[in-house]
Amino acid sequence: MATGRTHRPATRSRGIPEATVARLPLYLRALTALSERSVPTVSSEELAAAAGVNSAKLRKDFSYLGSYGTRGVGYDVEYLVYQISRELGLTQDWPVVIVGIGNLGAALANYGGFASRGFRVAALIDADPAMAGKPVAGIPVQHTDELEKIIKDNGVSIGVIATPAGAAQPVCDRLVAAGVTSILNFAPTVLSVPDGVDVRKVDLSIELQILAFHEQRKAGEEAAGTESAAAAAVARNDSAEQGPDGDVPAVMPA
Amino acid sequence: MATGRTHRPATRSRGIPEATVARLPLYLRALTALSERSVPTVSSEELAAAAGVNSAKLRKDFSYLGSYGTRGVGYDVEYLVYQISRELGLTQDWPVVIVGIGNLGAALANYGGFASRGFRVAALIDADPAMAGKPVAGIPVQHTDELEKIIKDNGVSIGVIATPAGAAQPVCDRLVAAGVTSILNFAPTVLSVPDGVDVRKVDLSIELQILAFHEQRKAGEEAAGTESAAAAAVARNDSAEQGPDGDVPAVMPA
DNA sequence: CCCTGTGAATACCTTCACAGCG
DNA sequence: CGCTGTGAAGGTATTCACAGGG
Repeated sequence: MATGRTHRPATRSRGIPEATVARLPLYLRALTALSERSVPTVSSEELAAAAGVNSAKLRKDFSYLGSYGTRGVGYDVEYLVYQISRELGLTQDWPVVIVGIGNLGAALANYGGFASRGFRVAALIDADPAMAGKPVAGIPVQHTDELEKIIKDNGVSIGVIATPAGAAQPVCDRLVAAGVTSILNFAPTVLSVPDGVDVRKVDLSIELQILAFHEQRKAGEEAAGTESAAAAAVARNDSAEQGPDGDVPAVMPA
Repeated sequence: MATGRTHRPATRSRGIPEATVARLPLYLRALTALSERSVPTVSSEELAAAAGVNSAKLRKDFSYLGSYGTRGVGYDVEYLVYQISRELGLTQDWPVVIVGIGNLGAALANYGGFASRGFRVAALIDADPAMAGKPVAGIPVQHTDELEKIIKDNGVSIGVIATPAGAAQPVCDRLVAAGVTSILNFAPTVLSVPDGVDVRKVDLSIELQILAFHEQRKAGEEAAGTESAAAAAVARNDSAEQGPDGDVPAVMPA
């Protein structure tokens, strides 16, 4: 995915490729697991296996951050955790609001991975007055009327939209007007936002459709008898590359 | 996202680029909306805007499917809906099982986008005996013990994992052993699977972390005063490219 | 004359392979 | 001697720009 800052005119050396940024969270998760097991150092080979990528890619990714490894040894786990966290901006606290507290919104509110990594659910917002005051994941749901006030009072810059498709754009507009500049959209719609606002999209049915495409292809191959090369290809497979999101939802500058 | 069939040695002409495949569902959604409004034809420019991509990309994507447009006019909406559906394998019925019926699993079960596009929730499975028999989205939850039987009886080839991280790999192994060859994984873990099995991954916290990265960068730019070029870049932005998932979770052959 | 389809140019990502540090 | 860091090579994806059909 091209994505993001395509339009940026040769910014300073600080330019970390988007594809690399998308993998940093994966590395971070693997490193955190190692850290919890008190593993002091790790080689690119080992860490790559844990993260589901190949080691050359991992080393190149890290090379954009700086030279944090030791030749002949590997990487210091704790140090790398810190460096990646800092690069991702996780050493600071990001208040987040979730709009739309249905099953999905509730799942997000309960999701532990949030709090553990710099994110704090500042508020839950829903349009249904019957929800108001009800606690979800220990946080009382507030009515949409309060949206602007909540954003401003908490200095929220990241919003999560988990509403039905129809409500997404209006909610998005209000979030942006109130000062939100990054949006994670779970509603199956294309949002339009002004320049300077990032949107990332997570779409369940799209993922399934992509799987169906590959599934269909597999079936076709079988039927087509032994198309020699194809069959062999499926058999031989070395580095079990687990696409994290290599091409996951793209960020878009505007 | 590299992804998928990287290892495949020059398969037949049928090779549609992975990035294109990832966008087909987007086009399909936009087209379906047009179809519901009884719009008969659409130009690449209009459709591209609706899908949040640029028109050159869209035309190139369609060119891999064949020549379905009419010069000087555009594309026939109904015809294109059919062609894309067929290409994605959505003209057939895909039974799907969802394992792990917490908030997220319930959200998935209730998600309308499933049924509407060739997918049928064949069963909901959870390890909690207390859940057994309870209907979610009108479908009774079954216990994990039944997993193998369910897969086989229903000819399921696509499984969705919405369990906690710890349970994901064992569940995955059982799904695969029972015959599932495509997995959509919502648990924050790297799954290992044998060759020939595709895994796609959706990870909420990763998306948020990527947003945080860009958010941090924005803040930094402001602080750095007017770094001329950067500021200008944010201002000038033409085609509001909404990355669908250009690089969304990558498929991995195994 | 408008809009598709596509070669050619460009940008981006991944992988290879190895120099060189610890 | 092992493992990082990185030039260079190879692939893939995006964008440009225009030929040519309806």
